[in-house]
This record gives sequence, structure tokens and C-alpha cells, in this order.
Amino acid sequence: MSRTYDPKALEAKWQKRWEEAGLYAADLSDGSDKYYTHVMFPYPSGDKLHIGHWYNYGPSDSFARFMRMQGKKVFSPMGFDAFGLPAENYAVKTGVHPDTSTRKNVETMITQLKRIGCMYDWSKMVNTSTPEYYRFTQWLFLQMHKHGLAYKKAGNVNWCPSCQTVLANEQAQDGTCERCGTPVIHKPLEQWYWNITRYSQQLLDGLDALDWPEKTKIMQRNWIGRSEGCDVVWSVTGCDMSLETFTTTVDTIYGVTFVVIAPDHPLLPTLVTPEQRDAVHAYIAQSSTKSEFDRQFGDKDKTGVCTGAFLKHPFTGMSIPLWVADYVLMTYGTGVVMGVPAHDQRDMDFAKKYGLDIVQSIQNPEGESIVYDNIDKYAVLGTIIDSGAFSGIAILDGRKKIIDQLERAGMGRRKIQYRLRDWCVSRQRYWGAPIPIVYDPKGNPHPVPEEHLPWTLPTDVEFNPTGESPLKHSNEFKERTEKLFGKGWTPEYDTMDTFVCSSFYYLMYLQTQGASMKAESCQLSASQKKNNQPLTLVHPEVEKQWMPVDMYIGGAEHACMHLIYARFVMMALKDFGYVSHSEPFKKLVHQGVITNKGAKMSKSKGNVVSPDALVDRHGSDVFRMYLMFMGPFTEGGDWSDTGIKGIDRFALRLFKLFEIIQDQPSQKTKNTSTKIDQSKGSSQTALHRAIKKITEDIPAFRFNTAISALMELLNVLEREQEIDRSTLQTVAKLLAPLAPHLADELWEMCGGEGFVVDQRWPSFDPALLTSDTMTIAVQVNGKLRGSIEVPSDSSKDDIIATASKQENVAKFIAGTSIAKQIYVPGKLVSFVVG
RNA sequence: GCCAUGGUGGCGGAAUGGUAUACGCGCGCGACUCAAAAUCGCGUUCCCGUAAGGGAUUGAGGGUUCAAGUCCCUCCCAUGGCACCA
Repeated sequence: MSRTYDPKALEAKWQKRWEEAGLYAADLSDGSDKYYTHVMFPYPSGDKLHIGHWYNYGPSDSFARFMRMQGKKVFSPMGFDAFGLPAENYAVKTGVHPDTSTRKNVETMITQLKRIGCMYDWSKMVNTSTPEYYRFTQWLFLQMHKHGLAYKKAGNVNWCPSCQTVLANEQAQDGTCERCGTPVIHKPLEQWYWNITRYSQQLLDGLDALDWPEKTKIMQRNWIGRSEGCDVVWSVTGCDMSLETFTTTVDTIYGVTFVVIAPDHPLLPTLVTPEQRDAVHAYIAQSSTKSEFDRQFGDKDKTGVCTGAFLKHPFTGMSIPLWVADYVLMTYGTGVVMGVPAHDQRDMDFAKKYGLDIVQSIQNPEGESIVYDNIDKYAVLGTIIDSGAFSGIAILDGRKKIIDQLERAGMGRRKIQYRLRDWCVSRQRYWGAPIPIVYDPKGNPHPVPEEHLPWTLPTDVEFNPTGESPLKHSNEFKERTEKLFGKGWTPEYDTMDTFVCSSFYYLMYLQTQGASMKAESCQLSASQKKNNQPLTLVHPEVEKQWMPVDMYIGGAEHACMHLIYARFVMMALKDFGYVSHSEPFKKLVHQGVITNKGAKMSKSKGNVVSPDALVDRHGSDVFRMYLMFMGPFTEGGDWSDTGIKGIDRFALRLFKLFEIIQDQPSQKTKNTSTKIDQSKGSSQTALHRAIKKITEDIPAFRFNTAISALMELLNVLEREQEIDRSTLQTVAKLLAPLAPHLADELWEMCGGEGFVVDQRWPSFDPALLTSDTMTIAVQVNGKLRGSIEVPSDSSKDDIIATASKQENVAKFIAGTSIAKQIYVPGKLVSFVVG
């Protein structure tokens, strides 16, 4: 009886069996030996899964399977980050309601995801756009509000004229909209903010204990941007007012020759002198037309105007001119900066341009002026000069003494400044979770009581890009608010940033109270609605046992947004008393990016490659293995399908190897392959070497070398005359994480019981890693001159003796004196001759 | 500019300071076939040589070492991130 390897039929068969057996459902009531792993959940676009999805999910699943075979109770859920702009844009274009298109996309995507054959526990699926989910997004807002972490403020925001929406700074980093590329403009708006900056230090400290890529931690540290320094108070000449500057280098304070204030600083209009009023107002008007992007990145050439006001130097009492310049930002520090041209390149440029004084106040050991571009080096070595009582003191020491003096005189204080800004969670969009706030007739905000959650997203809206929130046109929304709260009350029309939805979904996967998150059950049942019990985000015991996520896999592009927001939310929830851990993700791995001809694949560039044809032809197993075989998981690479044939052959050869045992009940199996090599029976060594290699490679996400180890093993086994059944079973187990469908088939073919993923991962015997003989390389003066084959138990002296007699080696030693001989056990002999 | 990561055959890539180029693709030759595909066998870093063997080689140049792709220094290039942060 001969079977053929038909991946399509074989994979469908096993996917069905897995589903029928409920093989991947995790029992969350018991967290012993748990392993919680998941990938960053996808946005359910209407497109088919692309190469990037497969590249991310296939290997991640292989890792999860490996952990299960290590005896861990693996929980690997999947969900959908389903709120967001694309569905809304699609609605504007086609009139299809975002809920309809999203639900359809989710269904399609589930079907496609299932084809990969991942061990997802679909019973725990989440969809952020369902009321079952977003009532918790709203609950989170209420908690933030209750604990004083949510507040409203007017602020200048980045506005995308095309998307008609506000963008966070990080969504408009190069001055264009992250989603559509339109240049971002500047616009003031009332927004809800979450006070993430209160957690700056904790977010920084928590990084140390995380098993994350070092570069990601560095990025977060830079993003949070802690700097130590002090505020200095400057009294304004001729009035009662004073200004404060923040500086990290107060040691240069005697070098201050001017001070610069931001054009949007609230005190500026009252400080400016009558003579300078017109010039300053013109400057303010001019810079207010610039977006924050232009102010920060637009022209390197600094502009500014003299305000006519003077400040009193806190030490020398000298009059220091106050200038206004838009390179100083209101959003960082105090919005006022001291200018030290002698020791700062930017200040130097400014001083030269406007003819301001340049005064040196620190120097390096050679007596040269220090420009603070290498602060650590100079701060250690330099000295303060021409600075009154502080002259001659080392910089670091002087810095301390100057702050002490300022604090004693009430002219300043130590301060730690962070670059991190509060999180604007408001979005003027329809397709998001409504912010659960209502306004009384006087316009004061009030939280929507928890019993009214979910505070549902109205459905009677029009999808025309009008520039204001589409929710403003919902009659149902207004009527609902007035009915519940009274005449003249109005709802908050903004919805929440989708980063809010994704900041706690790892907890929603752990929901055990039977809240079905299935796409088809978007409407809450009446009984659920009537139930006025407080919402439980996650059962405390389940959270305690299953958090944190042991392995989180996703793109590096989320290093400074999602991955900081999620950490902040977890920390806040811990402080509120709802969870016991403060960090959500214990270990993090970033998959690499698959490019096409060097460019990142994107729909807008039209260079997205669909894997469908390849999967149809070769099957999921082969395609997954091919993606893994391309190179290290964390490095990605440029797409090419030229090598898939090699994996195809590999799968077929494996299948053939197992096929020969079909009709043979005996333990030993005759290999009928043409490749039989009579010379040696080294299969056990090869097997145990492969076990060792694969066991080390998979948890390190080195799937490429794990697969090549398996190929090498296959090359050996194909040359064996007889293969015993247990060897084949071990091979099936080794293959199980990498090609799950084929592995189950092979497992069945060689008489295995149950599913292969439920088997214990094989262990290797160190004694079997070496064979009877070993090959030793022989070098003379560092050059390879030959190699010798010796028994594995040979002594050092014997090996060196044999090496020196090797024909070619002897040639190079002859007539010389041996100055040194080095033996590296099991590897090489090196002769150094004179 | 700063930080991070990387640069190895025709290609993807492998290599605890110890035989560089594993594994695979591609290519060449051969077997099977009427033929092709598929499959199998052999070969394949480059140069010289029939071969044995020799020489060169991990972006460039120095250094440490018996021994460097790997460690150190100076550059060059690529990718990612940050960037008027006071």
C-alpha cells in the first residue's frame, strides 16, 4: 500500500481532528505550569493574509507547540484589533457600515488563520469592536477618571486634513499622517488625556527586569527621556514677575548671556516692552501658523525677536536680555531656556546671528572651551571658571554646589524632567469606543455610571467626512443621553484611541465568565444588560496565575507606543487593585520584516505578495517551514520564493522515509531507499545531535538552523539500512513544532498514539553525541595542513604523535624545531615551528 | 549628528576565539526516460594544478593571539530608531 503526500488533504484532515478533539482549548482554572504566549493581534482588514502574517504567526506557533511539548500548559489566544480608521474610510467610500465590514473581515480572517494550523484557543477570542469588549475599554476610562488619571485639557494637536482626525505626536512623526501621508497641520482642540507621565519613573525602572530586546529597552528609555537638572528662577527687571528655566547644566550659569521664551508662553504678552510689542506680536503670529513639526524640524536656522524685557542673573545680578524664539517648546520643561552660547552649539548659532555676548564659564583640562556635545566626558574632566565662588571647582561637584546655593536662596530647586508626554486618548472618529462621559447643561463633564456600560456606539450616523465627529449627528445618542441624565445633557462625541483597546487585551483573553467574544454575538443579551453587577475585567485568581504573558511576539515598530501604553495600563490597574502584576509582558521578541525588492510591503505601494498560490500548491507546513528557513526569525528579509522547492523535497523525503514502514509490523524497518550506505551505523549519534540542536534552537527562535539540523538527520537516516520505530517516532516529535500537520500524519504512520503535540519532547543522551572516532584538524604555524582520524578515547600525547606523523604535516615540520604544540580537545592540533 | 543592528560563495544563509562557506536554492555532469518533468547519484568559494597539493578569501585598513568572520582601534556602506529636550 503506497500513500502519497497530499498536503492539502492531509492538512484539512488534521485541522478537523484537532478541532473535534478541542486540542488547543486551555483550562484557565489551573495555572500550574502555565505558559501564556501570543502575538500582537491583527487589524481585520478586508485583504487576505499576506506573507507578513504567515511569517509572524507560523514561527510563533512553532514556538508555542515546542513549549507544549516541554510539558507546559500553553495558552495561545488570538483576537482582532478591530476598531480603527480603515473601516471608517471604507464606510465613507462605500456606505457599508464599519460594523458590517469589520464582522465580515473578522470571519474571513478566522478562516484564513485556521489554514495556517496554529494552536489558537479560539474559544477565548477577542474582538475590540464588540460591545462585550468595549464596555471594558470604557470601564478602563472610568477607572482612570475615578483615580484622577483622566483629565481634559485644551491643547494644540496634530490634525490630519485628509483623515479629519487628530494624531498623537508619535502618529505624525515625520510631519505627515502615519496612515495617509498627508502633511499634518496645527490646531487647538479640547481633548481627554491620560496621565501616563505620572508613571514615568516606574516605566523606566520596570524595564530593567524585563526579558526584552536591549534595543527596545533603549528606545523606551529614550522615549521616556529622563534628565536630571534644576529649575532656576529669574526675576524680571522692573516688575514682580519671575520666570523659571530648566537646565541640566547649571554649571554653565555664569555663561548665560540671554534667556529665550517660547512664543506660546502665557506670560510673554505681559512681559514684552511697548517698543518691542509689534515685533513680538508679529513673531508670535508667524510661529503660530507653523505646526509643531515645522517648529521642531522645519528650519535649522533659528529665528527670534528681542522682547525688550530683562531678567536679573541670580548670581551676578547682571541684566540678561529676554528673547522669544520658537525653537523653545512649551511642551517640554518650563517653556523658558537659558542661553549659554559658549557651551551650546544651538545657543552659539543664535547668539552669533543676533549679536549676543558669548561668555565662557567652564573649560576642559587643556583650558579649552567646552561645547556640551559630549557631556559625560567633559563633565568628569572639566572645571568651572570665571564663576565667582564656584571658580576652580570640578564641573560635577560645582553643579551640586550651585544647586545647593540656589535652593538655599529660594532661587531654584532640583528637578527631574521627562520627555514623555501625557497620552491623548480622544479621537474625533466614529469607529471606536465612545468615551463614557456626558456633559451637564453647564458643560461640566460627568462619568457615565458603570451600569450603563456598554455605552453603545450609535448606529444612526452618516459617513461623510465633515471635519467634526460623525457622532454629533446621531439623534439616538443625544436622546439616550437626555433620557438618562436629563434635559440639556449632551454626550461626549469623541471616541477612544485604538491604542486604548490594545492596552489591556492580554487581560481580556483571560476572561472566564462565559462572555462570548465571537464575532457573531456582537449584541449583548438582555439578561447581560439587566445584570447590574460591577464589571470584572479579569478574575483575580486567573490573573494572578496566568499573568504576565510569558512570551509576547510582535513588530518592533510598537516599541514606543503600544508597548509603553500597555505597561502603563497594567501598572495603573495594579494600583487600582484589579491586578497583581505590574508588568504585562515578561519576554518580548520582535519578528523581522519581510520586504519585497528591498521595500516594506504595503498596500499603498502595491507590492504586497499573497502567499495563497504557494500555500495551495505546497501546503501550510511547507510554506511555514520555508519562511522559517529563510533566515533568523528576528531578522526578516527580502521576499523570494526560489528556495521553496528545497523544503518541498524535504517534506516529501520525510514522508517517504516513514512510508516504508506502513506494511511492516516489526520493530525494525528495512529501508528500501537507494541511498543505503553500508559503511556505518551512526544514526543514533546523528539523532541525538539533532535533538540537542533543535532543543536549543527553537526556544531561541532560530528555526532556520533547527530545520537544517533536521535535514542533516534525514540525510543520515536515508542512508541507514534499518531504522527502528522509536527513531522514527522521535523524528516525528522533532518535526511537530515546525510542520504540525505532517508531523501528526507521520506520528500516526509510525504507530504513535494520540496527537504528537501531546508527546513529551525527546531528550538527548550526551554520551551518544560523540561517535567512536573523531576528526582532528592539524595546523602548522596557524595554517591547516591536514586532518587525522583518531579513536575518540585517544590521549593527548597519542593524538599529537599521530598528527605529527601525518604525511602532509610531517612535510611542513621536517627540518624545523617545534616551539609549541597546542591541542584543543576533540578539535585540533596546532604546531608552532621555528 | 546620536544610538542600535548588520556587511560571509552566483543566491538565502551557517559558524561557544579552534577545519570559514553547514543546510538549502541555483548551476554542471551522470542515472532513469522515446523525451521532458519528477526522482536519484556525483560535483560546485575563487585562482594555479590532470592530481596530490599550493595560494587567496568573511566591506576596507591596522592591532592582539599559536590561531580572528568572531576580540580591540580607525574608516566605508546598509537598515532601523531618535533628533532644536534646554
